[in-house]
Amino acid sequence: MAKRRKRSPVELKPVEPHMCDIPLRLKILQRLPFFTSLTAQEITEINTLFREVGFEAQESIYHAGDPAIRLYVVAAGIVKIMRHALNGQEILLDILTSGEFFGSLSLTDDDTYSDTAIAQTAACTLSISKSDFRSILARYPTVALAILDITSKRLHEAHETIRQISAHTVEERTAHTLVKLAEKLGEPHDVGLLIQTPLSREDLAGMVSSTPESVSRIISQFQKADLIDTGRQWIAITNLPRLREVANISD
Amino acid sequence: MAKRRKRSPVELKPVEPHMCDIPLRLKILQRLPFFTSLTAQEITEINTLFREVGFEAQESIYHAGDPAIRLYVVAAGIVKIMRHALNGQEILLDILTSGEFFGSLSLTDDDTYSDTAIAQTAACTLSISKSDFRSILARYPTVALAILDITSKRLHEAHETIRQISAHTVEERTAHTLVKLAEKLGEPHDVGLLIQTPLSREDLAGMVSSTPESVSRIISQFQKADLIDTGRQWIAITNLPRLREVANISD
DNA sequence: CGTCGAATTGATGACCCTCAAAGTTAGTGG
DNA sequence: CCACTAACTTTGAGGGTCATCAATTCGACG
Repeated sequence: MAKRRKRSPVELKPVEPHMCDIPLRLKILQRLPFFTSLTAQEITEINTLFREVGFEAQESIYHAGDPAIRLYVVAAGIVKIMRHALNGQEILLDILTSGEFFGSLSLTDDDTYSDTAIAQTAACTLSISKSDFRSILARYPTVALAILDITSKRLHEAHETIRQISAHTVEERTAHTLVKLAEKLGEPHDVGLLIQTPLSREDLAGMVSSTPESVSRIISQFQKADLIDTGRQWIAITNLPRLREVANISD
Repeated sequence: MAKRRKRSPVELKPVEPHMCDIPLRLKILQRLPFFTSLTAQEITEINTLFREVGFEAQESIYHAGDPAIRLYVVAAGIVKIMRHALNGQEILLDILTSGEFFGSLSLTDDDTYSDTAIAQTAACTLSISKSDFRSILARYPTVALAILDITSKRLHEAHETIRQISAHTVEERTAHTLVKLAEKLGEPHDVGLLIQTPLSREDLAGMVSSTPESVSRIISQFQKADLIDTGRQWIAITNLPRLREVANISD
């Protein structure tokens, strides 16, 4: 079997600052799952409370331990949420795309972030101060309910992750993670369902709570079984149904 | 070393139905962390929406897969929240005491419970229908904010658990779990800081994502090191500071 | 006192982490 | 356009932790 050299099929769209001009900001805010109930008038008003910041790929948005004062929304690009262990190991808790929020939600939380947010790709974020956001929640109960829904859904997912780590092998967890990523970020491509973000073995290891080496072995195995196609920093799924079987997905 | 026979120092207070009479119900509701902002008048009104149900020890309150229609509050006793894996392994996600809530929060959630709630001791619960609770949230924004705070705090804890499982050994996790339990349920006692709930090795195994056998070995080891005192279905901590060291607790 | 479930303890092996070295790929500058 | 470097990835060997299975002991309760 001749080995062909592979180039990454991932296309990185540069996120320019001007991407977040006023009309686009309004459009993004309007589309947020928790602002859908608001009128255009109200959105315009709320828009003035948001500050816009762009980040380059791999740039950190905030670090664990920083004073937690802002709530962020991903306008464009992809952001990863991490948590460090004392032994240096890094856990990747979540990968967020346009329209998802992160950062400081709770007033009673410790006043420092407990995790770290890093721009996985070049990204544009909108952020609002904790207190401004609180007053929005107090003013518009439907928004608060929507945020509550999303948060409790994330809690369910976290619980599901706990179950995953406890009860499944690295192989199963890796398959499961790939399926989830494909559902969230997958784009049809001639190499298969391509996960549209640069994704290293180390990132994957952080998601399945393992090591880059172990993930690499599993990935190679998947590739030999023709479940996926992969290269440096990219993965495409060529046989989603069978990958699901390996993942033994129940939910 | 002469082995003395040990009797369990855990005292189980029977929870009788009449414990939850009207005045007590009001008192419990008033004390709920998310209802503190309401007036006595409002509490009395809300009280009528709650239904009271008692459970015997080990009785199940609801099962994963049941239609998710109610939100529960622990009035008295202790409730454990579990999640089953397909391979039969059971994860213990949380242990709840008086004043904590569980069950169905989110309207957009799947319409079935994703976990199982079991009365660890005899317990008395107050429950309210999902829609009634929603209307309370919509009417009293401060309540919604309080619920959001609690939920996002639980999300943080779940993330912390994920980090724990990934980065620490069973020994460290066990120590950590014991410290947390002692903080939450510990009562001073002549045998040490007693964890006031019948707690089997299997329960502990479910909390640290391990097996009863492994937990038993660790527990024996702790006992030899004079960190704890233990017997069938009970554990008391005799040296909390050193147990903390073993847990390597950072938060 | 006898019974049953819980807890302990031991032996074995699977899984996967660690350490180490070699192979690949992307990006850089001549 | 090509060489070169640095980072990512792969692959191998070895060992440690922990799950599994099994047998015994212990404790609670009738």
